[in-house]
Amino acid sequence: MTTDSDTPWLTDQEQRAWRTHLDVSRLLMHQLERDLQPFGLTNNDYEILVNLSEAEDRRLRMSDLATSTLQSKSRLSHQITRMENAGLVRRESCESDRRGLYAVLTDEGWDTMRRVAPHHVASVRKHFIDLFAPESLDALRASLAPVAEHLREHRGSL
Amino acid sequence: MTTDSDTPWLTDQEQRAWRTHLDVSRLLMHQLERDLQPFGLTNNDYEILVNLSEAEDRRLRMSDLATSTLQSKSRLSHQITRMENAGLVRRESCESDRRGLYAVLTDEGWDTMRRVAPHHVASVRKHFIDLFAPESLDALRASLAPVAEHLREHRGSL
DNA sequence: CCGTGAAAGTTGAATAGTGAATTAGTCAGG
DNA sequence: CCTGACTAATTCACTATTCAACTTTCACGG
Repeated sequence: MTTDSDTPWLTDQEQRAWRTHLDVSRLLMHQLERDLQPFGLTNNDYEILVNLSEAEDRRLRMSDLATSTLQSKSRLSHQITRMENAGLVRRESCESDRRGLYAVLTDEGWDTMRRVAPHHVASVRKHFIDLFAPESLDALRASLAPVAEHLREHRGSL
Repeated sequence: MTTDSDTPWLTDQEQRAWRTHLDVSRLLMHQLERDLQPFGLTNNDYEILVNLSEAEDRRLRMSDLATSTLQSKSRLSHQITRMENAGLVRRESCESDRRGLYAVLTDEGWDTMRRVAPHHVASVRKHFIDLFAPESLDALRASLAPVAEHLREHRGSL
């Protein structure tokens, strides 16, 4: 960061909170990935499917999809190519702006989504949601939301 | 998961908590990575350095390092090779078990660690720790700890 | 001792992710 | 219209990660 040496080290309490957050996010991603594997999807695949299936007309501009999934344009482009080869999405050109492209959910993509979603939800419940008391879940969201906000403002290129 | 269709969908409250957690972990990793870039280190590099510098004799067995950094053996092996080429660590063979290897922090690795750590801590503070009220940080740890525990038990190969 | 199974670690090929450069299209000002 | 700055998206060259196959060593039951 900009300041050099006058930053206080993390207290024990802070250390532990930080390590715990770190461990949870990594282990959780791994676990979700594993639970998705039997369906031939990765976490990233799944997130694209969610975003598209919730979108108007099951389609989104590449840029918007990149923004909402927090990926670089380049990465998304590769990702969509893979999913296109797998038959889950297709690219469609955009009338109003000829530079633009839509990523569109195919019927197969939609079916896959409907088939897999319940299992994924179960997985999220089992390994995350259901491990909290209801109030503590809300406290979690409340304390994390400003962090997300801060990071979104701060974020540069991706 | 094993059960099929009797899993309740996520409530709105749950959805939001889940998305927020997801966003924070991704944005945060990106941000930390960016803050580390000027020093020529990645997040993974840094974590290896932390683990080794805290260890007895600044050395750890490959397996132990893999476990404590939650990586696969293969990935760690590649990672250490890169860091070895960068002069940050070296491999040393193990007397007591000739299959085994130690990853050892070099002097350069140690210096790098001492130089970079304050900046990294500042970064963690700025983008995470300091955004919580002290009690809410502790609440966070408390509610996340069982999740980490659960995931650690559940985890298979990696 | 010997053999068999498991553990420590590495390797290599295939897949995924990154960042800079590139292509193509838009749009405002003159 | 035309030019220069900007945006959408892809491509290229490189680095990182995964997964399975492999080597070496250990441990232990017969």
